[in-house]
Amino acid sequence: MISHMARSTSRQLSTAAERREVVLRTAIGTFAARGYYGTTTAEVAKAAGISQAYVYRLFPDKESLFVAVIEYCSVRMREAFADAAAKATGSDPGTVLEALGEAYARLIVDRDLLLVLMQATCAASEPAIRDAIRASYAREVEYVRAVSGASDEAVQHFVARGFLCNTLTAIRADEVDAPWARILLTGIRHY
Amino acid sequence: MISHMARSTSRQLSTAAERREVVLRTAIGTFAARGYYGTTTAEVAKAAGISQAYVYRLFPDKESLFVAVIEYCSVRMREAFADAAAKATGSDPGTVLEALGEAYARLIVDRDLLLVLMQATCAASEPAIRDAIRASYAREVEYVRAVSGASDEAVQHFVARGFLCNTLTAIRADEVDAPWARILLTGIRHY
DNA sequence: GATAGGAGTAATTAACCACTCACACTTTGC
DNA sequence: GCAAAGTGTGAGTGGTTAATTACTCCTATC
Repeated sequence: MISHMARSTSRQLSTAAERREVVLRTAIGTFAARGYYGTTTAEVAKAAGISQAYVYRLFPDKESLFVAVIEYCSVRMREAFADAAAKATGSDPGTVLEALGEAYARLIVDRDLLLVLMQATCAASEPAIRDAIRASYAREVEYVRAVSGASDEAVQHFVARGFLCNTLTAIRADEVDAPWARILLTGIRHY
Repeated sequence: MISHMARSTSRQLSTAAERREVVLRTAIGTFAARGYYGTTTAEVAKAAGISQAYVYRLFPDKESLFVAVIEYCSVRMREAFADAAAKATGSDPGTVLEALGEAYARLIVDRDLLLVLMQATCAASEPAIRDAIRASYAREVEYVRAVSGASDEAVQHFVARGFLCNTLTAIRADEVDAPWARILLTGIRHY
């Protein structure tokens, strides 16, 4: 069993688990731009550096792949929140929420991670995707509430602000030089 | 020239302008569910009660059609805001914003109108669509700011809350019986 | 009442896409 | 060193889709 754990550098082929991880990581970029319906499995395969046929060895179908990408993004987002909460300078709700907001702003650098979750929201007419994105929001809201101890109203406001960030990221509002864009971007850190 | 204005009831065929209007109105429902990439021109045609080929007589291509739908939704939203502002009981920023929020909540009954604008945001990687949705947000923000006279911060907060509503509508959060859903739905009227 | 132009469609096309299959190569266990 | 299991692909397949074409029918005008 120990020999099973051989590092990939000692092998010429990757293990399926490693490949799955690569596919999930690289598929974020392809799904972020054109969403579930607009992204082809060939694009996903190319981004991961494998054949399109092998995508179907790693995931049963496109929908399962997309759901796995949603969960991957959801986990990474909560990791970022956990890091931020651990490093927060105080433990009162305001300070913790501030730290989480900072972490969210840093996630925007990626762009793609947040956009995938927004794309998942837009593809929620598919039951399996709706379940996955609901579960993602459920964990996120519950985590923010528990770690910050903030009021329901403050948590709601935090989430709403996050959705505003997502939208501004999707339309690249930071490239627009106009009053409306400045109003919406006010106080939103973007590195 | 006057005879050109013959009412449609006196004709067996519609004028192209009337058909275009019908297509835009009914296409909202189809684009709302699965977005730009996930909706076929055949579905749009069926919803409008015309052949798929005729969609291409009325609009040069699918992208132009979707852009026209975005603009149609954008106009209808601003009409709803204008109605609400005219009926507001007071003229101070808080009262007007309250009235606009009420109008937005009533738009959610439609569901589809708001969802189309969210779908457009998600399809913003297409330059023409990005331009259209940016223009829509520009007009909306400018209108809300001008009619309410509210501060930049209040306008931003109003828009963020709108995006929260859109997301909750997309995932049908009102059908979820869980704490996280109640937190996000608190204070959000849905008729 | 003929005719020009607009309304409308059935049928088709070329490209594309999700998904499959037969097959080849690599690694592991014994 | 060999068989079983695992990694990986080229070459499809059947169905779908955006866009076109060639055509019919309707309506206004003179």
